[in-house]
Amino acid sequence: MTLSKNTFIGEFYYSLDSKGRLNIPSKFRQSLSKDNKNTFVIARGLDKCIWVYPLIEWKQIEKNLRNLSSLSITHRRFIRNTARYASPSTYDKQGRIMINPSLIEFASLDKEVVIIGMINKMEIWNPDVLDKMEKKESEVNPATYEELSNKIIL
Amino acid sequence: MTLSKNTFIGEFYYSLDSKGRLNIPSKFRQSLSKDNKNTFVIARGLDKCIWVYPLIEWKQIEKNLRNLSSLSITHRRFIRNTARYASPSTYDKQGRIMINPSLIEFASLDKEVVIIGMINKMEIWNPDVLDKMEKKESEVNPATYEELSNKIIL
DNA sequence: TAAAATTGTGGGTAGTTGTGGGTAAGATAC
DNA sequence: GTATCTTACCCACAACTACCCACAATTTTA
Repeated sequence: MTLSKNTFIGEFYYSLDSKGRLNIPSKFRQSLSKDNKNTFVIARGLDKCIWVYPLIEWKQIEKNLRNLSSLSITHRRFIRNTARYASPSTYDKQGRIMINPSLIEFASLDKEVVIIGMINKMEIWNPDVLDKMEKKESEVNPATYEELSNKIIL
Repeated sequence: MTLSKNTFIGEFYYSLDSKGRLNIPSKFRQSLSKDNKNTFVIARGLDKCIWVYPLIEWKQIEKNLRNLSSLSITHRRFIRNTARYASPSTYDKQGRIMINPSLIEFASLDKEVVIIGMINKMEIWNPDVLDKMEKKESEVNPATYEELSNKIIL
């Protein structure tokens, strides 16, 4: 059963092969709408992981970036940091995308990899890095969750 | 896979040859719409880098410059600085453009060069200069980034 | 339970891409 | 008009990438 289009949930353990290819979970591919043309945009996450957007989700980001004027140095830097490490990737007949070496290094990816559905995108992690991250997470200030509770109903 | 027309993302390390020629990444060329006639406009960036616009993107800038009144000294200076160092360049059968010596000097370009997709244009940097620039980046006012993150959902 | 289809993973191959250098056509200066 | 410099085109080649096929493991269907 597939939920809403272009929406990802769940966790999957997959492996990165020697050519830097990574399988996208079949469930995620099935959730894609046609206008994505079997393409994702891969980018640096704000954490030590890789973000993978469906093409049309990314286009929305692009549209917003286009409206920033390059006269502002802050805007220029923001565009540069966002666009620089992003690249489109169409999955092959086997359902795999290519992860380029610079992103593999950024996320410290090894052979074993965990893919996490993040609603509008997915995240690719080295499981060890994620574990460490989660241990730190217990230190999260409860006040931040309190603040969130005003924005979202669980 | 190519994204929207005349839109550039990603980072590429290329080399400037002894004749001052520089390859434009194949992905970028494929993204160009026909009406660009294989032509870019090369100009000084606001940072220590070179900006490369697709012809039709540049025409839009020209149109905007036309609407600035020369009564204002700031406008006159801005127009002068923008137009002065700009020149068109059509890429050859191998996909390379010529970078003129004055721009090479301006951006302190050496053999190794990094090309960055900046959505509506691309930037050409000396990697060392860019690194130094990035280290200064930590000085950016975080409040401005916060403000941006409210406008753009990543 | 058995057969069929789907899914994850590995590797070979043909075409594309980045880069260097030679050469002829055109522009410029003398 | 001739000599010099510049620029665009051509060819060559190594490296890389996209596509194809193969196969084992798992899931679905009959």
